[in-house]
Amino acid sequence: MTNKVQAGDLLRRHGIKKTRQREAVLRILAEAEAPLSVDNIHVTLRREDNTVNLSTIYRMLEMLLEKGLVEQMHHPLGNRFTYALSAYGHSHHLTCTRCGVSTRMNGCPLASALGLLEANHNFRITGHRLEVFGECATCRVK
Amino acid sequence: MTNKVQAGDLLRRHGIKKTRQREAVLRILAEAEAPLSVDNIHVTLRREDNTVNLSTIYRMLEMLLEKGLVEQMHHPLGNRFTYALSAYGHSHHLTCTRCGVSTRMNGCPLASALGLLEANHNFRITGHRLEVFGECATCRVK
DNA sequence: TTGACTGCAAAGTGTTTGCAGCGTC
DNA sequence: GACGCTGCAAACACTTTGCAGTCAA
Repeated sequence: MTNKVQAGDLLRRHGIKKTRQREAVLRILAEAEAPLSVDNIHVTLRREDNTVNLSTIYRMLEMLLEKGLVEQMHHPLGNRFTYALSAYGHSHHLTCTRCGVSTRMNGCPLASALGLLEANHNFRITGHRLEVFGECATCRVK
Repeated sequence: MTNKVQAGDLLRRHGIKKTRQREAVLRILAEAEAPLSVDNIHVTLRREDNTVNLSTIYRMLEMLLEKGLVEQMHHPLGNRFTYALSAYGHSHHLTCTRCGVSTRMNGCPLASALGLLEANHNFRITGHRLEVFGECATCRVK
């Protein structure tokens, strides 16, 4: 997987001022396998002695959201939002209700259904959130 | 639509003690067209001089959730949960990002895709949440 | 140099919890 | 009469906001 997103590039391309904090947060998001909460990002950064204030992370994610660079979802366990770079395209996750781990699903199972939905309900769809939960293979073995 | 859910019946059938508060909350849920937040329920009841404490509503919804009598979703606007009776079966909603109104969609667009998802990811799916948003017909005209 | 960004602290919002009293069965 | 339910108030967790100092361009 060519998981290398150049934080600097991304910022420049979207006319966003480059700062240490922004590069750091973007890097963490780019390296993540699963969506991260604000706290996840904060803790991860702290672990590398690269602190960024919580408010700064919140403000940054809001901006990235507006620019469409990030997707926001709501973690089914633990009432909080999580975020993932949308650079790799729209995606959804399967979350295990036992261990809490999320894994990305291949493609969007709704892609084909959206057109029909729009027509049936006379509604212009601009986005959707899907969260699927259950038991992952590892937890099921136990 | 046979929208008449007998609150008393539902409670008795599931071995839940009957109280004024529980009947009231169930009735409000049964009458609702769209999912309601805890605050929605609280305000609606207050309007009819039938106050029920917020904590009571929270506790009750948690219990109904465990018994599978209610579905919980997360409103895409305004960070909060909403609830709907699942007596009519599993359902999803289209939420207008302009006026905030939710309308129920016919059927579940994922029903057919879930089996494939389970197989592809070696994951036992026990539930999912889907929220679709965009612009409703009314707002689009304006 | 200037406007945008950051950190800090405080406030806001939705939700949960402990406890004493009340009501249902 | 016993146990579970309710209301109240306080605590909690996540998120947002105001403001003054700092930094990238």
